[in-house]
Amino acid sequence: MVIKNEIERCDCTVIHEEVVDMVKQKMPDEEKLYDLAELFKVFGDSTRIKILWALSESEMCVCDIATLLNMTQSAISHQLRILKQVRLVKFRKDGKVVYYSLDDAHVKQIFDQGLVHINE
Amino acid sequence: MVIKNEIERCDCTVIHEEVVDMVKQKMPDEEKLYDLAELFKVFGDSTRIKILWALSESEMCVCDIATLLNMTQSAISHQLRILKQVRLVKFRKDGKVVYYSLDDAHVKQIFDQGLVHINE
DNA sequence: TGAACATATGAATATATACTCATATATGAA
DNA sequence: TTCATATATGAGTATATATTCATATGTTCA
Repeated sequence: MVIKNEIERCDCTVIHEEVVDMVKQKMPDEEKLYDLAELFKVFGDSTRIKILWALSESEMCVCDIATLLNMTQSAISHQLRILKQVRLVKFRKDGKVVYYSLDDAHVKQIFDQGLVHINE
Repeated sequence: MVIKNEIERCDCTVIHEEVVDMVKQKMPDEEKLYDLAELFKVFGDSTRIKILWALSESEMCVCDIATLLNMTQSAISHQLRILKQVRLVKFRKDGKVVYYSLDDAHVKQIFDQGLVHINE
């Protein structure tokens, strides 16, 4: 006794089972897609975008960035922590001062791809 | 009477005024950076990443996507609305069924740039 | 017309997160 | 050691948003 081609799942009827099966096989690992989303989430905040863009121009200390963006030192420091965690920025210490810089040569390329979409 | 090179702004002392001024001049418009962040924010959710990836393989209807991702039709529909708004997906209607597909050839390139970072 | 189905959407809820505020840590100078 | 400064960070708050639930809209078919 064969079940009909239309199977109940979720709250709707599958209409194109072949397509669903084909795409399911080609989809990357759940974890990979999650990591990808997490990375883009970091780019999805204008403060962090500004920090990354600034650092693509020059190495800067926390105070410099806060001044540039007219934000508090604390707010910038919190965001830098996030950027460090995903290894988009690195830092070096010189006395009291901590200098941040980009840790990924591809940041600009990610920006560029985004701009291509925006400017179309 | 000349003010010292160190000027109080925000809650900290400017340490490298030349750098700040230089970077300030080179920064894109506030609005451009905001739009860029808004675009990446759309990529910053694993459900939407999965939808985009799926659509990069094949045109699919809402029900197909819901089945593929094991989520409700409503949740998918809400996310498709967001993807439509930023013109990452387009749709065509055929009777009751609405078929979605990618509306930007660069989606895959944006993915690829993100993966380059993750896989390093 | 009415029933069935595919999709869309408004409201509510639960969760994530950006910033503030207060304070801790670390370094250099007096 | 004591003070000043640069940065980091924990807690709290306000806001954004992903999903659910109920329901509306629109289309096909009997």
